[in-house]
Amino acid sequence: MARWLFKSEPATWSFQQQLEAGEKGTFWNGVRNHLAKKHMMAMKAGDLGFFYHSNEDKAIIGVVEVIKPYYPDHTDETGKFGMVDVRAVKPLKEKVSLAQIKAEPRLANMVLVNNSRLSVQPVTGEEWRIVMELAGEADRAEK
DNA sequence: GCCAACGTTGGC
DNA sequence: GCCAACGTTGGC
Repeated sequence: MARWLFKSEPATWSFQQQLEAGEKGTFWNGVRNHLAKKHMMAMKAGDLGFFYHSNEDKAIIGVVEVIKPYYPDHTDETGKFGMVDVRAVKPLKEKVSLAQIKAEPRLANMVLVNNSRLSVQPVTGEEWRIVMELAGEADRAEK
């Protein structure tokens, strides 16, 4: 199963709102970047992702699950981009800040560190485990 | 609020 | 098809 990271400005769409959207989840639209699109096209229902708050928080705050694979984004008038549906799984016990991630040598290769502007990013299994560890979710880290 | 990094656009 | 100019994002 693949792992991802979804990035959002909490002022636009926060994890709190994602939680309130409940089991049915919501579509993750507004992506207008081809690399991010490529990642979304690779997603499958059941894939898990981190929910990252940019700007105010600068921290990974929760876990989401992809519940519907890539389909066209009707809000994109060019017709080039699409979106996936995600639902909140749970908030992390402790959120993991960007500063923590940067301070962790084993996470030096995370896309978040190297290409922070990319809004949808792949996360390796190892990175997932380490972030879960930092979040105090070590028991959940096992695959 | 500033600025670096990156993507996109448009002139040639 | 190249590349400079411009706009946007996001960390600080």
